[in-house]
Amino acid sequence: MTVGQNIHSSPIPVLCHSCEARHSGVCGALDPDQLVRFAETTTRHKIEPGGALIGDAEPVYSYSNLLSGVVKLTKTLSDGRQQIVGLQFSPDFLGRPFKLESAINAEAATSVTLCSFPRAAVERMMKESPELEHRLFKQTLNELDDARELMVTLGRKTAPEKVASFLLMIGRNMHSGVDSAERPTCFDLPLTRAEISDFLGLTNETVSRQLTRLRADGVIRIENKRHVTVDSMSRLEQRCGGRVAPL
Amino acid sequence: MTVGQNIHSSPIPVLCHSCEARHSGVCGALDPDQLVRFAETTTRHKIEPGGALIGDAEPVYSYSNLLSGVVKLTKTLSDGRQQIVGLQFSPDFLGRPFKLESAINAEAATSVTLCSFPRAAVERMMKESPELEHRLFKQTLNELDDARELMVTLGRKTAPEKVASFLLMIGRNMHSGVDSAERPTCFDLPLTRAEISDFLGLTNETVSRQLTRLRADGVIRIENKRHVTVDSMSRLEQRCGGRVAPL
DNA sequence: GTGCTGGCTTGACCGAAATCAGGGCTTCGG
DNA sequence: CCGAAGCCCTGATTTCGGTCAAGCCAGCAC
Repeated sequence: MTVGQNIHSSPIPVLCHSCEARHSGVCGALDPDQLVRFAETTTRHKIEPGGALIGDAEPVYSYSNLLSGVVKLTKTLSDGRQQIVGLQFSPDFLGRPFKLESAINAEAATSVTLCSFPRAAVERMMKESPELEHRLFKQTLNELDDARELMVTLGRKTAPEKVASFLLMIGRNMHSGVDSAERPTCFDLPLTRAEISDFLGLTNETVSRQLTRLRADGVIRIENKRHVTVDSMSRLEQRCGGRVAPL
Repeated sequence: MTVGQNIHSSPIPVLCHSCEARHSGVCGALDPDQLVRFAETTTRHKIEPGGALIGDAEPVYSYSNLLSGVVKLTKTLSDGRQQIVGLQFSPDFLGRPFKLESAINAEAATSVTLCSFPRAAVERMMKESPELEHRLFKQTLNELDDARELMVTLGRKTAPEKVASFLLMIGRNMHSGVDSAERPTCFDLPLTRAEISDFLGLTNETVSRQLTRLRADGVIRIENKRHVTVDSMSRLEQRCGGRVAPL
C-alpha cells in the first residue's frame, strides 16, 4: 500500500498528499494519473472571515474544495433581508455545477482555506470520470437533505427550538471526536449572533435571549461569546422540537 | 428521424412512445436498447389525492417518474407540525437515490400518475449509463436551488409576501403556455389552504386572509376556491419581496 | 489615556400572525 | 330530505418574536 511506487502512473502530487479532500472529499474519485493532471490547475487560497467567495449573479470561473473553516451560503432580498441557506464544512465541494451564474453568495464565516480549480478543469474531469460526478451527486443529495431539514426549522419551529436545533447541528459538525449523548461536547460557534439569526430566520436579539435562557437553564455554558460547552446533548435535543430525523 | 427502423436495436416500447419522461425527463438518457430492458420492469399507477407514495422512515423499494399531477414532499414533527419541503411536477423523478430509507414523506396532492421501477433496476441502469446519473444529478441540483429559494421565503418574508411568492411559483409551474408579464395567467391551485400554509410556514387562516386581500386589491381572481386568474403577473411579483433571483 | 466601533446583552413596548371561535358552503351518505 | 364532515372565510383576542433603545465590553486607532 505504499504510494508512488508504480513507475508508469505518476506519484500523487505533494500538495494532495495529506489533503483531506483526497480521502473523504471529491478528489478521492480520481486515480493518481488524473490527480496529477488535475493538481496542475489548482491553487490554494486563504480567506479571512467576511471574504467573498462567490457573488450573487456573478459568473463563476472556478470551483473549490473547502479544506478548513466554515463557509456560509446566503441569499439577500433587495431591501437587505438576508437568509443563510447553507453552511459548508471541509471537505465540501464549493460551487454550482452546470450553471454559469450562481444564484447565491458564498462567504467565509471563519478563516477558510480553499483548493481552487478552473471551471473548465472540473468539467473536463467530470466527463472523464463518472466517479467524480458520482461523488458530487452524492454531496448534492446530502445538501438537499440538509436544506429540507432546515426548512422544517424555518417554517415550523419556535425561536427556542430553532436555537437549540442550530447548536445541535453545529455541535455535530464541529466536534471531532466521540459523540456521546451524555458527555460534555464543546466547540466554537463559527457564526456571530447576527449570522445565526440570518440562519434561523430570527433577529440577533432573539438569538441572544434564547442563548442566555439555555445558559440560565444549565443546558449550555458559553465562554468568550463563542466557545460553547454542551453538558448534555440529550437535554439539548429535547429542546429541538419533536424529532424529525427518525433513527 | 423515424423510430424503430434499426433492425438490430429494438424499437421504442409502446408505453414510452409518447411519454413525457422520454423527452424532458430522465428516460431520455437511455438508448432504445436500454429503454426496452428498462421498460420491462416498469409499472404504471394512478393515485388519488392524499395517497401516500413514500413513507417517512420506510424502506424504499421503488422509484418513479411523475407523469402527471403534483406530489408534495413533507416532513412532520412528532407533535404534528408539518412542513412541505418541496413540490414535484411532471416529469420529475421521485425518490432519493443511494439511501434505503427516505427521510421525508411523499404524498399525492392532486390526482397523480406514476411510472414506477424497482429500486434495483434504476441502480443497475445508473451504473450502466452515466448519462442517466447525469440527468438525475441535474434534477437534484434544481431541487436544491428551489429548496434554497423556499428557505428565503420561509425565513425572511412576511405573510403577504409568502402567499404572493407561492402563487407566482405555482403560476410558473402549472401554466403551460406563453408567459407574459402582462397577459392574464390562470391555473388551478394544486393544494388546499391548509397545505399552502404547511408550505409557507403559516396557518390556514392567514393564508385565507392574504388571498382575500390579494383578491380585494384586484391582483388575482378566484373561482371555485381553486381556480386562480392572475391579471398582472408583474403586480404579483411586486408583492413577493425584493427579487432574489437576479435576471 | 480618550474616543470609536462592532458585537453582545437586556429591557420596554409593539405589532404581525397565531389562536380561538363561529358561520357558510359543498359533498357526501343515510 | 337531513345531518355530518371537510374546506373555507372572517372576526376577536392573545402571544411570540420583532423593534426600539440603552448600556456593556473588548479591540483598536490616535
